[in-house]
Amino acid sequence: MNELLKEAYSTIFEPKLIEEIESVATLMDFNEGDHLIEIGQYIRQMPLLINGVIKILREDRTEGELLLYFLEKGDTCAMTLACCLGDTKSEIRAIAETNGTVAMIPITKMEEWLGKYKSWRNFVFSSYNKRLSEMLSAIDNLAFMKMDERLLNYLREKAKVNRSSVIANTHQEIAYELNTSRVVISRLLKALENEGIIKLNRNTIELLK
Amino acid sequence: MNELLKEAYSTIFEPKLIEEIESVATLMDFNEGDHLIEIGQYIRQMPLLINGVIKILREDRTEGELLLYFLEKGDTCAMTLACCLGDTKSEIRAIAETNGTVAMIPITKMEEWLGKYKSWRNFVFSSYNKRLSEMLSAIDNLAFMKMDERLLNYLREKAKVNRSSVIANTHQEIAYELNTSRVVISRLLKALENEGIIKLNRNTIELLK
DNA sequence: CCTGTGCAGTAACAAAAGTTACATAGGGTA
DNA sequence: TACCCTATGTAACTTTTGTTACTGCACAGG
Repeated sequence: MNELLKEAYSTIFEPKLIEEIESVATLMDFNEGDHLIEIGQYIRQMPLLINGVIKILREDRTEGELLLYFLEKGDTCAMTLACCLGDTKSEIRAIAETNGTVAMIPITKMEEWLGKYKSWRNFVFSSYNKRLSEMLSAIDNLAFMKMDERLLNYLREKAKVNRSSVIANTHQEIAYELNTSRVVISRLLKALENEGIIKLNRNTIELLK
Repeated sequence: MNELLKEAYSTIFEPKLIEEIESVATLMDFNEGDHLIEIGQYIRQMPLLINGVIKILREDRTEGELLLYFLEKGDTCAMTLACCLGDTKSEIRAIAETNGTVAMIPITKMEEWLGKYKSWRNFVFSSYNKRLSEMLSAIDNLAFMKMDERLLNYLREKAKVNRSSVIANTHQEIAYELNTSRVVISRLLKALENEGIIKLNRNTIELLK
């Protein structure tokens, strides 16, 4: 675990903090598709993402769903921080986009470190800031863009986190994450294909530019 | 200033911290309609709202605008915190909804206090959490609700922060804050009036239930 | 009292998104 | 090969939202 943790966090934390993390953290592997956090769940540990990608979703009362953002190596979920520190239920759902590993830190430790390590404070604040700014871009997408533009942003984001220009999702899955219907997605994808921006295949979409 | 500050913050900060705040903060009055923060502006001081209401808006590249949330007594703007700590430009605009007063704290102090006072840390984190959860409800509104429901939520929120069931806004102003057009708002307001939920007058809207 | 200006009401139409229904195609399996 | 299941394509229609254009009304200032 030493090496993984160091690789992901040694540039931001001082050695003493890394040592402390090592001594209290428990590693947890996860697989693509795992539901890591459900809405309404209490969070008792703070997760540090060591590798892999996690997607964060918001859910409606009825059954709509919306992708908020992705977490990558070196990230932590500010929503989870919020839950830990505020001792409230999770407002979001977290699902593994790929296989990966997290280190779980007990809440008491993470509070202790806030007073003790400046690098930890900086890390926690920059996580919050990153999340706020991702929420803002989610809001921009929803408030100011039409579905075709949102879809294209989605495809690009997806390609980026998976480091591949081929997106392995069905139209139905995309529709869920953008909170719309399959027919709408098929329609808009076809239009994007006609514009030469993507290439459609069964179960996959290739981003051409 | 002593009394105002104490009234707003004495329940959450210890006396020593209040003293420190008093010694370094500069008070600033503002009037309804004042543009307190513009997008792209750097923030060098952290504002603590002592009384009054401030509205926080997000703006589009082109010229669309969207109300994100209101700040009230005892609040601070986490977006501003983000700017201070991250030393980045403001991503939002802040406009005074009513007259009021803020205490401005130099950034160096607020960082110092993070290590020194637990109550300050708690305050800062709970501000972040509050903001994240307001952003989430903004997202819920945009993603899962139709315009009529968003409008009603808007009216209720507005009535709440102004402590009055009479909302003094033109249809045009409401349209700006919901990022839609005046005609759409007029149409939906009329529908709400027909349902007996509101009463329309020139320049004001009365919320009946 | 007249008039200009800004606000609100409304019709008519356009565009975007959502819905229903059905056709077809790919790929695995009996 | 025949069959089935799932994914995708598409037409036809509805609802919601956005746009343009015009009307009438209230109020302030001359």
